[in-house]
Amino acid sequence: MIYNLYKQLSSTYGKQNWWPLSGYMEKFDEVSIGAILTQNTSWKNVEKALENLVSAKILSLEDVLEIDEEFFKNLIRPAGFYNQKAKRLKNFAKSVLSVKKEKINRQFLLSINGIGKETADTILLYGLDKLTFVVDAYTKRLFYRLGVIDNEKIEYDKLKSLIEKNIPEDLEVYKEFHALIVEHCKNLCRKKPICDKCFLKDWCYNKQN
DNA sequence: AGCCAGGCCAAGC
DNA sequence: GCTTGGCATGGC
Repeated sequence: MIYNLYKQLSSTYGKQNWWPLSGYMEKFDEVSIGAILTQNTSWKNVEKALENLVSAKILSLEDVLEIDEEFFKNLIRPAGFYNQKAKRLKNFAKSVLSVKKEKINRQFLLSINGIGKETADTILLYGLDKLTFVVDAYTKRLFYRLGVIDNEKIEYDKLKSLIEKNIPEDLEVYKEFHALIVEHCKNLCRKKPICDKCFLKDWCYNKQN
């Protein structure tokens, strides 16, 4: 059922290709910075911040560590929560650059202030090609409305392992499925859903129908 | 012109 | 343990 959902989303929306982006930065650095900047923030705003960083030649976590904090805040301002995010990014850069790359696992990332489960999994999956599924608010909402789960506030790791159990161990599937869920929820399964245009409405339990 | 975005943390019950 | 408030800009 869950894998079938992936296939339907995939054939409807096509390939998403989230990361890497245009390649100004190394993948790990680019994903980490993007993942932190997009916390509770639309990707459109993150893009503006990323453009500012590229223009200012901030192209790596090393650069993030070096740059003057006030100047940095100004560059990432469009992404919102810029005071907090500037601190988180600098602290993240410091933590990551102080250890060997092999030490960067989920537990390590979660120990860094400002890195929660979704951000950690995003960095692992898209930045390090680790087979770990990314759950977000959209995933919970969609799966709840579809009737796959009976509680929208399901614990992060429970939904994560439920999905992982039901899809093939394939990096591309992991990467695309999460991106497709986001795409679908931005288009149709919004807070106020547009059910009449949705190709899933026949088997969706959404109470709002 | 509100409402909302690809969360997370600290503080308060 | 679970809830709540704070963080901030820009698009629709």
